[in-house]
Amino acid sequence: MKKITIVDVAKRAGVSKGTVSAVINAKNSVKPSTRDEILAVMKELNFRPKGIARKLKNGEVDNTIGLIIKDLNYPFYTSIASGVKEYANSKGYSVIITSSEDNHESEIRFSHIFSTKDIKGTIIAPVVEGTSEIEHLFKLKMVNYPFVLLEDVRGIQANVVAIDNLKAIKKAVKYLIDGGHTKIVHFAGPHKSSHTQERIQGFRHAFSESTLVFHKDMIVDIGSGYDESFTKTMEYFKDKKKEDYPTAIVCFNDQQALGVMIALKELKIKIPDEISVIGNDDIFYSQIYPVPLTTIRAPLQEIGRKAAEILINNIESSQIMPIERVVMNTEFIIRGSTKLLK
Amino acid sequence: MKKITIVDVAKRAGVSKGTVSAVINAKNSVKPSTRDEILAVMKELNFRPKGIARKLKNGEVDNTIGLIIKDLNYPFYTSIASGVKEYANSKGYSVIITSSEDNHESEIRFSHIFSTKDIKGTIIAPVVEGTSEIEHLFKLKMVNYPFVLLEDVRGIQANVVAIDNLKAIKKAVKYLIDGGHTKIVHFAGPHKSSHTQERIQGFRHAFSESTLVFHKDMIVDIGSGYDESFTKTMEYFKDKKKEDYPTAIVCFNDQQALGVMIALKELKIKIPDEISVIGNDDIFYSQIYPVPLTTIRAPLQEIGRKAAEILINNIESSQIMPIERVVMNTEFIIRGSTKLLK
DNA sequence: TTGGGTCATTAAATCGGTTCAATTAGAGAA
DNA sequence: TTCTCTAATTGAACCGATTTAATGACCCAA
Repeated sequence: MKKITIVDVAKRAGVSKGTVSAVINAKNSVKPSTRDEILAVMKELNFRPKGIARKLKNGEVDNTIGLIIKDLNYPFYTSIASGVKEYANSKGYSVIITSSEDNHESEIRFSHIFSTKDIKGTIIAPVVEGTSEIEHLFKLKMVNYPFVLLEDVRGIQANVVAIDNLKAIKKAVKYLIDGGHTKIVHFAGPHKSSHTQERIQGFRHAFSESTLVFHKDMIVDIGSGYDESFTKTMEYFKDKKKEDYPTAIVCFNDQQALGVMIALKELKIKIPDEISVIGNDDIFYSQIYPVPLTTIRAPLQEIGRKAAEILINNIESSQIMPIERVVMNTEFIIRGSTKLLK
Repeated sequence: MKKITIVDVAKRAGVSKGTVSAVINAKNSVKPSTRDEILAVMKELNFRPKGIARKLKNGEVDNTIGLIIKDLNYPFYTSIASGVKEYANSKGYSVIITSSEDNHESEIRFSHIFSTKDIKGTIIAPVVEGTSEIEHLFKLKMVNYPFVLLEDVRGIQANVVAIDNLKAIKKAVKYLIDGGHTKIVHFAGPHKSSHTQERIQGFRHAFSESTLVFHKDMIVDIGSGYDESFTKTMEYFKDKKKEDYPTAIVCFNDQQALGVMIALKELKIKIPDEISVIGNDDIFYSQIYPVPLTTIRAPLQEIGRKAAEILINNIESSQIMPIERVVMNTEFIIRGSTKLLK
């Protein structure tokens, strides 16, 4: 079953390629009767003109950029996406999005698909698993394909717009320590995220700069999904005596924090009186929980805008531009889910 | 500033196109020294090979489908997207997504971009504004481009996977009426959404099938955004006497319902004791509100899967397939935000 | 010196459309 | 009947890469 081309249609309809092309493009230079005839043949053969071939000749430009995020259902990424769209649209670019679902293979596949579809450049939230393979990024670099990363990737020099996770968490933990908390734990996110590692680091740093002593039990493996967080939190408290409870939990992100808070409610542990909870990301929905979440806000829209700006500058420059690395600062937002002890 | 092509690189490097092509594709048939020379020229000229030209020849197939949704930040659409991805991936297809932001122009632009980028077919949540223009859909039909709509669009015969909104709302309202509620209002969504119209219809139908009498004041224009809903709800209750309060509010969707509930809390109106609230869509985050929301659940993932199934069947068929129209039923989920009066 | 083999490079064909100058058909005018 | 003009159609060139058979250069063995 070979591919039907415009030649097949032309032959069958007894006309030339040019005439068929005119019909496809709704030119009014075609006599109605032949037009109908050709349309009929197109239907009969189920002819689908190949878009990429159409574009090659007329050079028509559509200015589309790509965005590869990790999770379509997490507001963190969709907020960034909004920022990307905003800037891109203002410059006359369209944005298409895809989610790698935190899967490295998908990221590779998409980076290839995008670079091969006349999508002018791509913003990538990279899946970094240990020393994960970055060949695909090198390939992009080789062909001067413009891209911007949303996290640092070890081993490659590339444009990055990142969040200063370390500093952010450090500040939050410091706030707790200065406020008299001593039993603080960090509910860590998924292993492979570089965010997870950076946040753990930040947590440790805060301790090393205080009089308190860090212990590895303070890092609890919880993950980032809501259900997952709920379950793991229930487990965590299950056979713990009340006097061993932490007085504060620093969460990996807001979604996790939500799961944690629901679990604490189930366990009849009062927030913030018995335990303080700090989130991360400041997603919209954390406002609606009855105890407003103290959290760390990253300027997500701004990150998206900045990434888009760098990308489009690269796309539009005729020379190769110097690599940019932008680190965004976060804002610590104190709301009702934390309480200081002194 | 004309476009740099492989010919420019070849000329500059003093080799043939073929050799440059070999370098681009990392073939090991090139002598390291010429390879380096060519790479240097590529950098110097900032040469970016045109993806679509690469594909034309080697016919490499990547099986990508598109999805055009209306709002990237509303879980309703991202849940559908998950379903689409799930089915598509199982069949070896990748999915790329874009959001029209409920803007008709964007929808047109994207449907064109997709059909022109070797994206095999597209699922569209159509923006329908009154008798909005549907030329772009006719164009797609003309070139036999496979697509599936997520709402009915008047004036065109096309594959549709839709929700039976009318029936859904009717059922919910009937539940309230049978339960003794008489002062029921509907907080309607954005005008241009066909969902809005269908839900209003469903509301009216429920009344016409009861002994109660419908009055147009029962339809309140609120919109669907969270902030918007909050504000409009506050306004709605502002100069209303307590005895004029409705006893039940049927909301357009969960996001609106969330805004409404927060407003009611602000107004110190108890849910469900003073007013019952019903949502729509059953988005994840409505679970975390302390009063669990009674809502209508649409099988969103299932909708996505089904749409993807129809689309891919069309893509893979060598003949034109008969048009399918699937209407999904909803499930009425009774939780804590409603209370019957008898 | 010749022949065989390997490695590197080239030139031409190709992918599937679009474009446009040239041609043809047919109608109406002179 | 011939000429003009317009409308419809054709065919060849083109877009920017990839592919592959053919060629060239070089080395080594016979």
